[in-house]
Amino acid sequence: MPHELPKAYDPTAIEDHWAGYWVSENLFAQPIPTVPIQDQGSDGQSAFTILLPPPNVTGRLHMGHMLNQTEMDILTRWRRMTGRRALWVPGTDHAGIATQMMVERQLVSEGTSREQLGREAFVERVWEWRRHYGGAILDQMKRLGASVDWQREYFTMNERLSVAVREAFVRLYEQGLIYRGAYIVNWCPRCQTAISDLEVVYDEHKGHLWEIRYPVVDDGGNDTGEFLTVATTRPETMLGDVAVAIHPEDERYLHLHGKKLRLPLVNRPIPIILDEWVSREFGTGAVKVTPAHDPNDFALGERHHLPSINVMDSTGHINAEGGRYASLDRYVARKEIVADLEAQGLLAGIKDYTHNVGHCDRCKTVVEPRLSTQWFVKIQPLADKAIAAVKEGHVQFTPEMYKKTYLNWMENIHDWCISRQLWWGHRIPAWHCANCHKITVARQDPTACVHCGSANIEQETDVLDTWFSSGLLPVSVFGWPGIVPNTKPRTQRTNLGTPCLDSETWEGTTDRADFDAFYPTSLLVTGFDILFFWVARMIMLGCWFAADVPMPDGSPRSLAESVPFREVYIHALVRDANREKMSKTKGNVIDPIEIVKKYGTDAVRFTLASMASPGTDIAFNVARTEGYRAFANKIWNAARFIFMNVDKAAEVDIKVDPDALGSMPAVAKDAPLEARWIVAELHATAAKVNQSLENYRYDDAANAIYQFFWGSFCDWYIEIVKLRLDFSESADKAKTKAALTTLVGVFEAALRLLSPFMPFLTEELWHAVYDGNPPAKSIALTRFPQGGESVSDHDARFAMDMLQALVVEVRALRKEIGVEEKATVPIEVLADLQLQTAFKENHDVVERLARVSEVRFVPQITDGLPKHRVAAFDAAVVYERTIDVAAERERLTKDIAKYEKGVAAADRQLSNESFLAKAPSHVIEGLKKQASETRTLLEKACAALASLPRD
RNA sequence: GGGCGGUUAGCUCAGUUGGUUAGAGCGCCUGCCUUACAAGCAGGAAGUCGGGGGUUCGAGUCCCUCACUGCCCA
Repeated sequence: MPHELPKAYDPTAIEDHWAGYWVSENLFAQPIPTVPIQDQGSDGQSAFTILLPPPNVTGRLHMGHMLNQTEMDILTRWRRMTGRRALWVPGTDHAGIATQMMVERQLVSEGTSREQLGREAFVERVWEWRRHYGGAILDQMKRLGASVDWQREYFTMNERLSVAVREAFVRLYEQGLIYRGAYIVNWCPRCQTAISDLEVVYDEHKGHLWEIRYPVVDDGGNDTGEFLTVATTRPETMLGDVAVAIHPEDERYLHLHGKKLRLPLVNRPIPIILDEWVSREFGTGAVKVTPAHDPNDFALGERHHLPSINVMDSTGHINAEGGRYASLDRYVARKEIVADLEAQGLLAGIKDYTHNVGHCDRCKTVVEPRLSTQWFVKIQPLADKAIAAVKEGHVQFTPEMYKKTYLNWMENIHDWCISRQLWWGHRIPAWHCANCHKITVARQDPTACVHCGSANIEQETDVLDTWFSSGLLPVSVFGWPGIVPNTKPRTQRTNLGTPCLDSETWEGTTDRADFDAFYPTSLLVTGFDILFFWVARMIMLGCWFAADVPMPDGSPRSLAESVPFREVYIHALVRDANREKMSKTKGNVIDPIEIVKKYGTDAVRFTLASMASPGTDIAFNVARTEGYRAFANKIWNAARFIFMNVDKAAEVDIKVDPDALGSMPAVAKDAPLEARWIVAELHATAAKVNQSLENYRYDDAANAIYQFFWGSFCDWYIEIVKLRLDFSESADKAKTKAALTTLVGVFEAALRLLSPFMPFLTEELWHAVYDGNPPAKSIALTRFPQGGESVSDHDARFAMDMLQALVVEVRALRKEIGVEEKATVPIEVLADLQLQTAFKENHDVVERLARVSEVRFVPQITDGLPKHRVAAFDAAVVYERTIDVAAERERLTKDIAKYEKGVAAADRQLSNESFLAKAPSHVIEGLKKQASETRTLLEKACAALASLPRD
């Protein structure tokens, strides 16, 4: 028997197999197009391109990744199945700081260090680390079945992408948009490098506000006996003070204008300067100015032409400028300075003060604002384009709210510090000349200074910020900058099936078919925490560099065609079941791989999808995952039922024509009600799913499928179709075959509908449906069901509604009066002729589903029989057991109250003339209909109450 | 300090441009091993939509205000 399935669904038994199959068969590879995209004509052939926001190469998959990837995979699989040329490009970035840290830690454990190894050997060592461990997170992705093109896997340090980084740097430099200068940057004393504003995380910290008295001195430099008191959270920086600033209109200090102070401990004379930036309310209204150690002070220093005195070295220790405090750690120095000030009577007070302290995102060390020479991108021209791109609607945000956040950030952007004092990364292509001290920036390594011709040049030791290279990915993965017209033979991809993890050989140029077909990409899916990293930087760099790539027809590229992606979908945070943020310290981190092992990938995916409503955080509750594993099991068992019947049918030579599968099932007009109904439901569900996915409503889409599969297909359709699957000698074989065909056809289509959400389960069952002869290599390569409604569907759905209502009422009645589960009973039905016909035609359905022995249509329900009334009909169970009069009275009384309220509310509205005048007619008609139905129910309930025996 | 969200059933969340008597999953209660499925089947209970005010024929939905709560930026 080909169709034997285990009784219970076991995801572990099938998932590894399919995950491996999808990779080894290269199912989702998208070769370089051989025909220019615009020549492919049909709308359905346009590309759907999506780039994986690169996880850190050092990373392990967490719940946020899984949500992110589930969403991307659902959309990609869905778009692929609707006929789009779908391409999802995976990869990792080289994560400069994180990776270097990882390897340095290794070296420390081996008793050596980066410095001992030397730069070249160290970098080789990092590559080695990456070869061993760098693929972990992508391997996890493979296990989860992400439908990416593994042949296009990128790594930001690979040769081809490195060329792009170099080109981008050189171009910006040539355009005057990269400069080198001494500015305050965020310095991590542990990582020994500058980090960008975005890599600093602020934590609330209980500290102190020290108030220090600076002696006022006269022109001769002698103390006048007066003091100006300043307040600071970082007293150790006073060693580098060059002034004290006050507000020019601060009446307390008017008499000090033009005076000088003696800097305590250092005894340097410093001026009192006037600046409106000073807040009179904060502290004492006098602020010490340390340009080399505070960004605000730096700006102040520039305005007032003050010198900058750097008092700390790169490790956070006081340097020679600090006099007797030299070589002390910054916090040790702080203690000693405070103690010395106190000893000299210059400490005016210490106040508790809670403030935000910046920490290095990577290592959590307190960041030291520090003056140092760095490379910067003059960002405004790039930001202007990035702002225009969004304002003009070329990039759309979902949820729309993030557009505001984006613009707000972009409009207040600071120049971007792109240099990092690391060894692992793209070394800046600039050479310093020992002769003329000028800088040579070049695409090819130079042998001499371009300014003076000296050969005595040395390459800059700094590397570029990782985001500089990952921000370029949308253009660089599709061949920029080496794009040439389609004249020479197309480069062939070799090594099919083997991801090029290591150094990928780049031939220098690529044809432009890739760029033309896939740029701009369609969508970026990412978390809100990456908005400024990814979204902002890619838009800036994409708009800037793509603009220079002409359109396929040679015309200039507009801003609309320069953007790196047309849409951005921002998802929320995955929290734990109690809505708490997951964190290692709290110990509430859920490892997706663990959960997947326990419940199956499909169930976890479905959990995430069913909760992924735009803008809402996901409280991940395994109870829910358990529920969706049950859903998977439900489908599994539905399949078992179907296959069992297919096999039974085969024995009497009834076979489903394979041509009937693979599209939307059709039914004859005279087909049984349940067949017409389930096909109509399938159409409606397909329409709903397509529309929901169009709007990123994963939750609506998932819920619609769940409801269809379980609530309609399993609960009703399968139960009814059991009546039609008659394989006996006397059966009408044509009817049985038609029923079987609809059953299998609807199931097969529903599998396709579910496939983007539960790729593993559906792949397994879909192959089983075709019993070893599938029409494609994978369900993922079939067509997605498209829905629609017709008028006849409406009739079937109405009749089925009524039939279901009758069954439900009878079941409820039976419970109320305590009919044993197994007993069958006759029922009486009072209904109009139309309904009678529908019920008569389907009496077997009522009999089976409600355990009814006979349906009697009566002009009046026999007195004394327990009955239920709905607006359209009355139904009674012919049964002797007496009813619980008290309970019945309570129920009816409650109902009557509800109906009376409803009728009263409706009457009030319907007698309101302005309502009748202003409300749209369908609302009025609807209300009238509803009012009359409620009135009927009210009358019926009152009559029933009156007819109850008195006790 | 500035800005942006959230508050709907015991829990987690939907509720499209205002329109008929507010929904789902899980949980809960009751009864069933009815041969696809006990990871199941059937029936049931449960919400003055955070408080107050306003606009409107009509407000969970729009406006104001208060309370609580979360996030981002400085």
